[in-house]
Amino acid sequence: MAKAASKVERRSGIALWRQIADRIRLAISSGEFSERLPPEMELAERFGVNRHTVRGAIAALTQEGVLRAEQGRGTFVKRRRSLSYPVGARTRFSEGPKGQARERRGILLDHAVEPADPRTAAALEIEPGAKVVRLETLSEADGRAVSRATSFFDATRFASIDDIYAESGSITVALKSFGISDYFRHSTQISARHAGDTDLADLKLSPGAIVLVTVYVNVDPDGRPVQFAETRFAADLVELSVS
Amino acid sequence: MAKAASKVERRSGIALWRQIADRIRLAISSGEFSERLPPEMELAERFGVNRHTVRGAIAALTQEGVLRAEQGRGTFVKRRRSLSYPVGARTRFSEGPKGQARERRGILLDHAVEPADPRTAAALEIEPGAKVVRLETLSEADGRAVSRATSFFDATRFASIDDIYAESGSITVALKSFGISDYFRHSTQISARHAGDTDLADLKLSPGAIVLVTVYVNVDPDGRPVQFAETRFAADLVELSVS
DNA sequence: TAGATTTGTCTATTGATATAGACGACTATA
DNA sequence: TATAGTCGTCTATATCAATAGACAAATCTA
Repeated sequence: MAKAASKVERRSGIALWRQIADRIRLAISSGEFSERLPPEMELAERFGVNRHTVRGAIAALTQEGVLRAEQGRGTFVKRRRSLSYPVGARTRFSEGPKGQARERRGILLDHAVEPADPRTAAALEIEPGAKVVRLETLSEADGRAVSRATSFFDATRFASIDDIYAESGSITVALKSFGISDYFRHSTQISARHAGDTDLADLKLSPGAIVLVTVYVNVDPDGRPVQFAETRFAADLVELSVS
Repeated sequence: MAKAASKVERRSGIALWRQIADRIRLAISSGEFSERLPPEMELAERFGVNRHTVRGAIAALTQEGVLRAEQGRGTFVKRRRSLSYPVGARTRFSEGPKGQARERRGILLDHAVEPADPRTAAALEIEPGAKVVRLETLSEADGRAVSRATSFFDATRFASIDDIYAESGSITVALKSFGISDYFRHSTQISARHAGDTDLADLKLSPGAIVLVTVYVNVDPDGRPVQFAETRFAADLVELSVS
């Protein structure tokens, strides 16, 4: 396969150190750099830049927790793995990555009752302007923030769902307390973009990081929409799996 | 929803003009800017930067063919679209975006017969090292490159699939000529990352651009794997839809 | 231990980014 | 045909990004 080398693009609006940081991150996840990175001088030659520029990239990745540099010894890879989340009719993101038996936690960051905008109303099949409950939630796996979600529920059906979520940290449990013993993923839209301000902060990402965005509707067994939501995953930690 | 505003990230390694260009592109495809952009001064205020910085972003998007500025009148949206590709059991990326009735073309960039690496062998259920045909393909919709794929086929079953693909520009047609009249998407892995060198060039993206990556296996009606592939979509043009 | 290798820090210089203000050119409209 | 609104261009300045070279500090190995 193509080595993580060749040239970097100059005056493209993306600083060279950032381009190189991205390449190194990619090379790590593709297994090209497994344990130890090549010396700074060698990387500088490979990318065709000054050693100090490479150092900038390494500093960023160190800050990010991907690398650890040791004077006199070298620069080492600190962590590498990615979580796989299933997407399908039976999907519950709240149940966490499949089979990977990790500790997961759902945290309620914020909640509000507000009028539904047209898009939300259409998704939930209610009147535009009707009251909805909005939940802003964060999911952690093994203490690492992996996803950030914004969910909407019909306020007349799910009045105090915020309280129950705050307690249980689970949408599945919260819905159950409203008599929804089972539900299905109706549709999922997947896209990707650079993380915004709040996601950057909440997911503890570095500027320029990517989020995988899923927009979806969950329906009860009668086909009635119960939840309309957008979940943003840190793309360097997570992949989605459709089966 | 959140307006395409708030603040931009300073000294993040991504130039402000590029961040703003990305935001404007996104705002266009989400329909926030439909026909005409707000005046440069207003955008500058919204993003909290100087007017000249906004002009840099507009210049880049003009170069890209997204905007057209007219002195004295304003700045206008030239093209607006986000293609939606379905992902599911009946998915054929080669058939292009759903219902959007566009002209699409599949182009064979490269092909080779080579021994299967362990991952490919496992996916196709053949012996590691057995010969596979690798196709490097590019898909265009309305003359715009939207995706770049690397596919593997068992070389003993699909000997000269490259020729047929080169002619037809369609995997579906190519498989049909080998007696595979129907096939199904067995599994799809979805992730996102910054585009690599070759994708950057093939998809005509600017450095730092994001690709949506799908890794999948297609099986024939008997459940035998026929194709193992990775398709990279330009994330600023495409979203995936699971239903 | 001596020498080689590798990361850490410093200074200096150049080019790209971003800000600031001013004014010209073109368009629409009152 | 004024006038307001908007894009185009110019000059000047400050800050960030990248290059260049030198040497210190820590580590490994012969």
